[in-house]
Amino acid sequence: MYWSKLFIPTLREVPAEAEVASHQLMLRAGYVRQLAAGIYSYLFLAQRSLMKIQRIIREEMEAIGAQEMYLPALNPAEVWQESGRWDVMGDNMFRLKDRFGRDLCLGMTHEEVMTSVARGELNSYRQLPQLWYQIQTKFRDEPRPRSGLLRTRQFTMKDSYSFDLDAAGLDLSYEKHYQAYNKIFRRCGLKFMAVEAHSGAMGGSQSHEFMVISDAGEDYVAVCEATGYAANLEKAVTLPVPPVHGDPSGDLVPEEFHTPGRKTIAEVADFTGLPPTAQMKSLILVADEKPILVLLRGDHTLSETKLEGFLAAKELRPAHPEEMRQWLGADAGSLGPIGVANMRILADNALRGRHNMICGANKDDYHLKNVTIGEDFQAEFADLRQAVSGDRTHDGKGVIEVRKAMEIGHIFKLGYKYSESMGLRVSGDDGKEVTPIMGSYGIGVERILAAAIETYHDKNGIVLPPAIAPFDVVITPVNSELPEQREAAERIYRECREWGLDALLDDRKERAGVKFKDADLVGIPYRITVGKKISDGVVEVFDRSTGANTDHSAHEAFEDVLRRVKSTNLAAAEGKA
RNA sequence: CGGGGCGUAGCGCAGUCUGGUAGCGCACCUGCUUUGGGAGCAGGGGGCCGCAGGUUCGAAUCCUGCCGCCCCGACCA
Repeated sequence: MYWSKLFIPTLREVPAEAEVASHQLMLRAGYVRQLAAGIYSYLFLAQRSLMKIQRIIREEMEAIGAQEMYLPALNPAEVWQESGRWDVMGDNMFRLKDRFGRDLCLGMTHEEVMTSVARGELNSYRQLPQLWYQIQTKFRDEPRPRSGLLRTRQFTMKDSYSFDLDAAGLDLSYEKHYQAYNKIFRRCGLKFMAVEAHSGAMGGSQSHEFMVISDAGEDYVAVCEATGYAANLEKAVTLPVPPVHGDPSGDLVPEEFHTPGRKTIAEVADFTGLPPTAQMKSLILVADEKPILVLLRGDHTLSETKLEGFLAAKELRPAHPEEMRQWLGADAGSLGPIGVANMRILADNALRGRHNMICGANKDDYHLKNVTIGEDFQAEFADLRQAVSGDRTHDGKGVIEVRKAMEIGHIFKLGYKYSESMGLRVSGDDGKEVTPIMGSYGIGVERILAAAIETYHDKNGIVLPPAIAPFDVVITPVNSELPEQREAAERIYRECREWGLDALLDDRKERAGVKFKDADLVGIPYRITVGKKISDGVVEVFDRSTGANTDHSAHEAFEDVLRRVKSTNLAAAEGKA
């Protein structure tokens, strides 16, 4: 294609609305324009890149035997009411009415619609397993869209669904997706990791998220390079750093002391001169309308996900100040477990074996010392705290680091939630009805592009891997006015095209600097520069990622680029990128 | 939804405090010169100053209400 005829509106300055690198660069490079909060138009270059990403996804989905479909984005309320999610989704769902007043919504995900297709047509165990997928627009009324394409209200998702006869079948479908996702993200050139995740309200037994480490991300992962451990922070199980200060020894009796105005862990630590690790932090929560007292080491934070999981609670919230006073007789800041009989008491595993600690006295402005779990009161132990950097892995062999990350894919074993609630059943080999077991697997298509740009950019702009760059190569005559350069560039351009390279000819009547800057900004991996040396039949091949220039004879330049594109793509696919 | 910031040309901004004919840089158009990393000179076009109401002889500027966008938090299959 000829740059002079394309719409690539590059900007010299960064629009004020953009904060993260991928957002700034996609605006500057003319990839996207914003229509409203969390709603973007993908212009020519972005669309071209997204199409390449989708092609990779399709190839890998097909490789595991998944069949592509295309379901409606406009959904009747009924299917969502059947699964119960019409209510669960709340304000996150875009809802509308048709002219007869019937309720409709815009699809946020497609378990319901896929299941409704399946229940009408799948009749026999002989038809299983089935792997169905689509690449389609999703709508979610996010409370706060942010960071450009990282969290939007309308986005493209590859979502697939598996239907299997039994759990062993689901394991296989899940494993196929796990492998396919690894291939997809590798081919896209991303540095990513699969982490254990919690399945949340999707239900189900197992779940992995595919994460790209990036400060622009909204998720946290606990990783250990030495052992290869990786988990979502909400779910990470680690060993705490032991307290530096040993506990007071002996079989001591709890003793009240006055702590006027000292409410926080830090204030009490300061007051007593003992580190936060010497304290037990008391939190009051309400799980499904029942009060719970949770104890953590002073320096630790509760993982609500773990608590919710441990209690199998549907709803969890912090207690209101009035409730704390009513149940324990004191305000937050002076609460503790001793003498508490009207609620369940849970203690985090990090408190196991500790003794003579400090906690609230359930009396305003008083704390207790010499408190020991098991002696002075009883509690159930569980893993309830959030991991922190510096913890050791659960096998004790490595050190955990907590990093920010962005989620680009998520796979779930759904179980029977949708097949059961929506009445999907097939005949088994014994003639009896069987409910198929399902899995659900998503990839955020735009997030792949955003993650790649977050990972690969420099001060000059975007540096995309060739597999997902809008073009493989740009041919740039330094001075388009000179027939010798113009004609040579044209010739090289045609050769590139003939050999299957996705080539762009920068035939604009601009100075060389402008063309170089633009090519760098939009992230084309290779540039063939046709300049003065063309009179000796020599051109240069510029590698965007290394900045290196190499001379080649004009008729061999395309071969060099072709070789580089192929080897880079191959290395990425093999995970050697 | 709570806290903060911002809305003036396509982009970046000044002007608002102290009311008096709307400016600068980049981009865009024309011409000449220039041509290996965002050229120079000359000329030119482009604005419901977010919207509505109010105060005033007069409002980008003061007052009231609303809308939009961004950031932090809450929230997030």
